[in-house]
Amino acid sequence: MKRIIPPVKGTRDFYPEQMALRNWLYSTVRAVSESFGYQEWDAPFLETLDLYAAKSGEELVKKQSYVFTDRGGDEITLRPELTPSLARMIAARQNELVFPVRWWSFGPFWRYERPGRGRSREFFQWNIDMLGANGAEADAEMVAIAAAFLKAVGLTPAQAQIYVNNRGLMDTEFDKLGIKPEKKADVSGLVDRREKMNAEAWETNAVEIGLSASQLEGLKSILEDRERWRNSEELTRLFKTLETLGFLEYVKYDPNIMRGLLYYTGTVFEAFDISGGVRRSILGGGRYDNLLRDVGGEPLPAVGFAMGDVVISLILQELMLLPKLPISPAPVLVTVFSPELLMESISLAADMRLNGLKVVCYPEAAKLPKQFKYADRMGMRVVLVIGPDEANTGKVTVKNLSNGTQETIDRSKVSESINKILESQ
RNA sequence: GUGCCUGUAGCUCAAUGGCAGAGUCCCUGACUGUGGAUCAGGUUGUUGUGGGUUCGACCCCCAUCAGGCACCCCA
Repeated sequence: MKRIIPPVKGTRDFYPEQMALRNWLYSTVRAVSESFGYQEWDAPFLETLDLYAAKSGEELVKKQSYVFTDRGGDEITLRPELTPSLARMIAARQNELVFPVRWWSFGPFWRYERPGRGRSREFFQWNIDMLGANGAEADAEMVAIAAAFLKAVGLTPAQAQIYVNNRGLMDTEFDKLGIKPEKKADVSGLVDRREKMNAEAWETNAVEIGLSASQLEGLKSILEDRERWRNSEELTRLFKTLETLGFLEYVKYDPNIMRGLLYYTGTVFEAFDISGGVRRSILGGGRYDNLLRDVGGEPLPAVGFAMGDVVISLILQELMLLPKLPISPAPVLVTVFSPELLMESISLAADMRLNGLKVVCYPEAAKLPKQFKYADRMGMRVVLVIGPDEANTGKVTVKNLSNGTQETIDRSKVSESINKILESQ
């Protein structure tokens, strides 16, 4: 084999089969987003480094971003996330937009990470946000959208769950334990790591951070108490709204969910695949009421979440929930019997297209078995044949590939016959 | 970034220092106007790459690249 230049590490090639899946995911995301009245939008794929330096974590900017200097000497970044672009664009038109703004987006992002199972350097991400609405009911809508998506792709509550927590509640609980404000970030990080470490190492870590024995015991009892959400008015309203929306079975309170440290201020949530032994994160988000103010806009409450395409595709594939998508967009093949009849076939195909059918015409006269085999492998459902007999009598043979039956009929009745076959499914 | 495992035909994999193979796919024919099934025949390789050891390397050693798994990090 000749040497083929390899693709860039961490990128994926989208052959038609994978492209069909990507588009299917996109269309599902679109359907769910639009059912809640969200508008599609997008930002540039290239942004200045400054945009992320302002508010994203150092890790994301310094180690995980693709940064290059363009010919004009500016530092440019391939966008690693969408929220800073959202904040920038909202802030620029803060006085003319109609609030609350409900926007969604599906596009490519880049992060220079170590590629592995469920992780690539170039990926697609669904982002959906509501800005200008405060309150637990808005948070509930966002969680409901996530649940509606899980349901739309066929994941049951037994396979996927959305775990919800509230930063405000945790803050109050930390206060009760006497954890000082300057320690809260460390403790949040500790909570975030709990699921990933063994119990012993986690407790050692807690002591290193400076928790006393009684604080550690208090923290553990908070993290094991699944009813403490009742102490939070916001969470109480959120769960009530989710019940009314009909998605409560997908949602649970989980005090272990903290979600990094950056811009989240209230409700935080994360959806996991729980069908296997390992909890895999499908999507995550929460309320970030300070971001607009932090990037120089007027204060504006906001809530949203993001979902990468890689993990969800992997999960759906493992659970065999991916739909069988047609290989060829055209279900009809017109065969070419002989060189003399080539124009006859091309003309028939053109006719069928005028009737609104998606049609492929074989490009040359080849042996019929070969052409039928092509139709079969391309997943086509109807094959048309014009041989000398049909050409002389103005007829066409229509074969239904799913059951092997065929009939020879007047050319004028062909499209009707095809439609009947395609409808029969 | 760290450790372990893997890399052989388009694909899935054999070959334990001695002639590189099988299944599948593909092509041809059985079937000169009909796909899937069956049967027969045929093509397919710088064994990831570069060095080294050896009379001789897919096999052993070193390096490198790529992929997988577990950490680390992150969401």
